[in-house]
Amino acid sequence: MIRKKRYASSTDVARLAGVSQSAVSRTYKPGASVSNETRQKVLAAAAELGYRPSMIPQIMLTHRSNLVALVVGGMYNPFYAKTLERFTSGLQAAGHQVLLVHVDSGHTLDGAIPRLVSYRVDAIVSALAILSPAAVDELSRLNIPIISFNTPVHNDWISSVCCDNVAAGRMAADLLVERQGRSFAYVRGPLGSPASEERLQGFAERLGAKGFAAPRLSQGDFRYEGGLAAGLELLAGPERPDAIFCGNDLMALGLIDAARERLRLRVPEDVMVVGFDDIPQASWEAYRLTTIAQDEAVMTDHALRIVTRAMELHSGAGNERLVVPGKLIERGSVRPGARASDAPDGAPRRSVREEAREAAVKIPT
Amino acid sequence: MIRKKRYASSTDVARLAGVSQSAVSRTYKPGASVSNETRQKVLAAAAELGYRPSMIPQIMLTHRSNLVALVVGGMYNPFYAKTLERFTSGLQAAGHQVLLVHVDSGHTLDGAIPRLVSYRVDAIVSALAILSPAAVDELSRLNIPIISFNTPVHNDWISSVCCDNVAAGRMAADLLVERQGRSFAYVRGPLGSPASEERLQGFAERLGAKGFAAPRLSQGDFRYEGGLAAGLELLAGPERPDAIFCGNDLMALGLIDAARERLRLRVPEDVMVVGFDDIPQASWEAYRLTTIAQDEAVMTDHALRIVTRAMELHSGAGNERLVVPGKLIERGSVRPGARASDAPDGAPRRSVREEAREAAVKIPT
DNA sequence: TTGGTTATTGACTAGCTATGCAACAATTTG
DNA sequence: CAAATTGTTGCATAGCTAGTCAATAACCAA
Repeated sequence: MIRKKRYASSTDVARLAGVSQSAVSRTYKPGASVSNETRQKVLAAAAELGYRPSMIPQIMLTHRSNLVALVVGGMYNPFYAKTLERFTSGLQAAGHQVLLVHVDSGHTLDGAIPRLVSYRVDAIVSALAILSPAAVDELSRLNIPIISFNTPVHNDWISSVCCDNVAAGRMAADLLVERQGRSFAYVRGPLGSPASEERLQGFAERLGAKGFAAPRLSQGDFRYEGGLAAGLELLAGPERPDAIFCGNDLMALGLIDAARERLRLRVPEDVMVVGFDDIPQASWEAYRLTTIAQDEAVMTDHALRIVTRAMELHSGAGNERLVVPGKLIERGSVRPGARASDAPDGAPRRSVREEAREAAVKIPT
Repeated sequence: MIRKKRYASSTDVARLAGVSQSAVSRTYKPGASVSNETRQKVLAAAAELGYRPSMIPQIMLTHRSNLVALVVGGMYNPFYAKTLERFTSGLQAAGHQVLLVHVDSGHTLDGAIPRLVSYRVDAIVSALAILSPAAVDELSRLNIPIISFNTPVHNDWISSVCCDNVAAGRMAADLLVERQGRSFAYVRGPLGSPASEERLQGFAERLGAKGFAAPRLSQGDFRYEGGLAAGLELLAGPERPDAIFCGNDLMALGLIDAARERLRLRVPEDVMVVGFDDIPQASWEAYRLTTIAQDEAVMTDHALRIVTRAMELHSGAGNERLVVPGKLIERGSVRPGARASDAPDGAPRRSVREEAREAAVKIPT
């Protein structure tokens, strides 16, 4: 059972330095009372043995591991890669460590829970679309603060940070209508993605309010390949839509390629396309995709603040909800409007702007 | 100092169930001797308190944390995102946990070392380009197995897994010469990237051997934007090269956009472009980039095997080195060769194939 | 009934660090 | 010079789990 040890312990250092273990511990505790002489002896011995104080016994004593679990799914989406990077940097800067948990896309994190619990993580940040009711139930009984990213779940221990998907859907509708779109379509994300359905809801709702027929729907998967397939399906027939909103950028780029490279259609002249996320590829010259950016700086910052606060309080700091508005990024995949400098028929134009100006809504319950 | 506890302990469960702590422990140890009656009492109490056994005291006893640190830099590159995902899945499947450490690109992991050590990680996998001599020195004194990904560093505790960059450079040269390239250029990665320099070395060497002038060089940064800038620099002048090898795909895609979208050049008719990595975007219809794929399945698998073995031996399992050949993926950014079915002037063609067939070289020292 | 075997259980301990406490030394103050 | 203050040090301990060991209970065969 007891293996050869790999790391030196404070006792080892103490023995070598000829001092007590307490002296070693105090050497590494800023502001503790140690004479310069002993400190030097300790540091010399520590250097020889390659000693660094261990967090492990400290975790036992303090009931704080400084470990935050980051649960991620499909990293194929550059948006998630970026978010992951931001979170990791932020958590590290705040003195936490990141325990990365990968869950195969489509699965819930149920299977990962024992792992997290056995390492006594202080908080969980989930960027996972799917959080099963069973998992929610089990997790909240553990008294661990949980931040759900882009999935609106709440209870005493779960908070969420989401982009305002419904408003974003409306923005897309307003823009496409203003730019003379006449027949509309929406490319969905994978089945059961609440984000995708919310975006559709805002989109369809606003189109209806403006007197247009419901958008044609195509099933996608949040991937490039799905967007390509959806594009071929929607655009090959005779009654092709001229304004398409895609559940995310990856699908939008696939759809643009279907239109241009496969069907020889022009974007935006023949079809206008709007995406969602504003991944780096959206601004690449070959695409110049008009899209709605999630303000992930604000979103991750706020999520970080919730984590930090929850750890300080170490009590039910949940039930907070932040909804961050998306920001329309106009590039070339939608026909340009009347010149912005002079305001000709300002009305529809202004409505798009208004949507964008909608303030962050914070609802502490 | 002693905070309110968040997680229930086995003692808590024992008290509630009216049994000893040992009984609780045994309930969770497969094959241990517990009567069904006590097991039920324990499980009931555990469910009520939300108890799961903790790894923390076990780490102290066994000197094994099952924690593997994964050190990553720029996640902007989809190749790294993919690699990260693969590693995480693999490590989880093997029963390890992943401690994610992000190091700002350009920095070494020196600053992160104390963090890793204080959590008593069992091994370190570094996907970082830069491993400073100081860091190498410090780490190897700690007796932790280290796997360096795509950076050839070795000693008793450090192993490496790399793509055969030099051979890949030669492959690119062979291909571009065979397809009638006449004036060549190479777009470098950021300063101090050994991978980029190795690729250049093979490229320039082979060009020289075939009697061509040294390739023009342009400084890039492994990013799309750098490739775009390099493209403008190389292709705007009158003496523009007609065959360009880029240090990675991201830059190659930027360069293609510079050529097509900004300078109205045709690819591959006016310029041929070869990339490196085979990221998903390389196969997107708008680009169809010819590139050299790193066999990251083989590479990550092997790295995982080193980790596993090192942990079993828990002794100096370093100094292993795997060099994996790259694989040429022909798409549309290079002029097609003579039809593959009939072999006309076989010689140069065959040389490309030979290079690709080069077997994996494994050098245990 | 008795001796022996098996199954189950609880007490105890290792493992490592931070900290309260007491002891001690050194220094300053009255 | 005595007393008080300050600075330094070591001892003992909490915190939690897996395993060792001894004790107990249950059972069977003779």
